[in-house]
Amino acid sequence: MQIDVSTRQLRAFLALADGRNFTRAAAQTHLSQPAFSALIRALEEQLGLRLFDRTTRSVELTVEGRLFEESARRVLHEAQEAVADMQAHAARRRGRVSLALLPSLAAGWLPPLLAGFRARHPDIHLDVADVLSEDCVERVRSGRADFALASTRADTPELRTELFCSDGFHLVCRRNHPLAKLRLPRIADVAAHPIVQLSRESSVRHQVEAAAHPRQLNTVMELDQLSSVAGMLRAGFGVSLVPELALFHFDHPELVTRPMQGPKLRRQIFVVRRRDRSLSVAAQALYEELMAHPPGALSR
Amino acid sequence: MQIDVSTRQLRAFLALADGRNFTRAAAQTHLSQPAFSALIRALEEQLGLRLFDRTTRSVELTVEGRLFEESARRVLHEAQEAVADMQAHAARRRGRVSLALLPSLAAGWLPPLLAGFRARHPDIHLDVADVLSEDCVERVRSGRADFALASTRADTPELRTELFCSDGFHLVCRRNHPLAKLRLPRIADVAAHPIVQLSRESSVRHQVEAAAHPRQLNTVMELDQLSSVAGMLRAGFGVSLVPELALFHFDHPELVTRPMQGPKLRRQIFVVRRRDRSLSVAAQALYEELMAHPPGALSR
DNA sequence: CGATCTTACGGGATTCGTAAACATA
DNA sequence: TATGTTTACGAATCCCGTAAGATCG
Repeated sequence: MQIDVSTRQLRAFLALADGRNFTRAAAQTHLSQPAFSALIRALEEQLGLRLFDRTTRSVELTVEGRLFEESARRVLHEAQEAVADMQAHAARRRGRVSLALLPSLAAGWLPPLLAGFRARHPDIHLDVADVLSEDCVERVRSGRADFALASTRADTPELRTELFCSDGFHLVCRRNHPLAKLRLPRIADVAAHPIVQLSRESSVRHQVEAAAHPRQLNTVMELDQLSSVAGMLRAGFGVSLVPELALFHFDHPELVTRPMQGPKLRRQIFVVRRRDRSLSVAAQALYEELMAHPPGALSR
Repeated sequence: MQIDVSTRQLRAFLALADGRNFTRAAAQTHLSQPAFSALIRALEEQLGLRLFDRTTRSVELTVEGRLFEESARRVLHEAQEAVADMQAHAARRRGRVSLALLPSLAAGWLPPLLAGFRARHPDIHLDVADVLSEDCVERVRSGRADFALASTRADTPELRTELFCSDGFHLVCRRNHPLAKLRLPRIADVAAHPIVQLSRESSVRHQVEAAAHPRQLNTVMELDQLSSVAGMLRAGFGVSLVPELALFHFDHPELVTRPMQGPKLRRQIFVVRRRDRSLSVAAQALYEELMAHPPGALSR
């Protein structure tokens, strides 16, 4: 025989166990005294035994009542903890977000936004993976990330992609480089010059190669980190093509940047998330925050 | 803001979390499907967040739902344990009884009764103190015993006494003792003979002395245990006066017993229990059992 | 006799089930 | 279109509060 117990009953029981007075316990429970009495009686009937020895003058726990008191306190406490925890999640006072995004976003645009989010939600745990686009998508697919900002689409039965923003590629070179004279260089202008590139896994590399196609670029070096590329350029290793959001790596007096001409030299950044699952409250909060503040000064 | 949760809600939630299907979970919960749906919705509203991502085709726990699932299982389990434990106590399948009673009762009359009780209620823990009357009463007063069978009254604001049974004193002596010839000896007959007595703490001793008053008895030895008294009598140390319920100690071919004459030579045995507290279910069960089977062959 | 718990009872909120509407694969 | 969830609504149930009754110190 399975029996229903509610936290209200437990609270009422414990109020009476503590105060040992129906009238006061009823007031504390926001009930009329007869209603409170009925509630205790119902609980006793459910359990099949008396919890209180009562006369008009005294109310005392029975032996069994004392046993039940221990359990009741524990159960009520845990139930209230569970509810409070859920409410904390609902109020964005607790939770966890796992975000995967491109290193170029993670270094430049994200930090101030994330600082604001953290200030508003100090107890939401943040888990940021600054990895390449493929890895971003894979993390969402596997559930390790709630959503991702990546530069590759991923529309599968489980994943959903939407455009977040786009940024144009810029030429970067030393101030005294011949190409520095051009206001809006085109890919054809660049093709002949020695070029420092990112590794073949990089989506930036893919897009640069695709934009140059069928021309072959004169790649003199491949690196993994844009900050390393900047160092090479300063040392005179050639030029590079870099998306606008990553230009801060090249903010140096010896270097200049020039926006590239041509529609292919524009990178799109997507939000990738699971199609079937909703975001957690915390993830949804960050998601909305990020979507409301795309890289502002930049064109869509 | 304090929120009410019931085990019914938790059961419903877990049924849906397990089955991931409203219709089946509703049936399992003995509810119509719309009623079940409303129940889940109410729970979600109380917590302030969605617990399930649902379409008509799939029902899945949200991130928060999975968190809640853990707590819900724990809370429900503990609540059910607590209720089941109370029901077990109510059904006399669990519990504890602490009984204090005179050694003479504990050795002779009690064991078979207690064996029957134990057979019927194997999981009720029995705690028997076979101690002298004063100690019996003290144990009830202090709460170490639920009730006692003692030979002294104890009517105080906290204790209540009622008659349980009575037994007459018998003379015990060697078969060849002069007193063995009397059918119904009186205290006057005994007074002159050497007598082996129990210690001054014993209520039997008190009563014997009181019955003899103002005569002085010719006490040759004081012992604590009746079985030792029996040994002394067999060895010819004299006679003794023993309540009927303790006569089994003297069941020996060399010894004879004779019922004493006179109203003072009758011992009363009382049930002593607390006035304010009810007995636990287990104690009440034993109490009723004992009260229904007073030492049968003996007069009241 | 006064304080306190219990019983009695009418009114109101809650919750149920049936039926229809709605949504998704 | 078929399966399965939500909405709509009348009805039964449960629970509350007021008032009267009972009980103990």
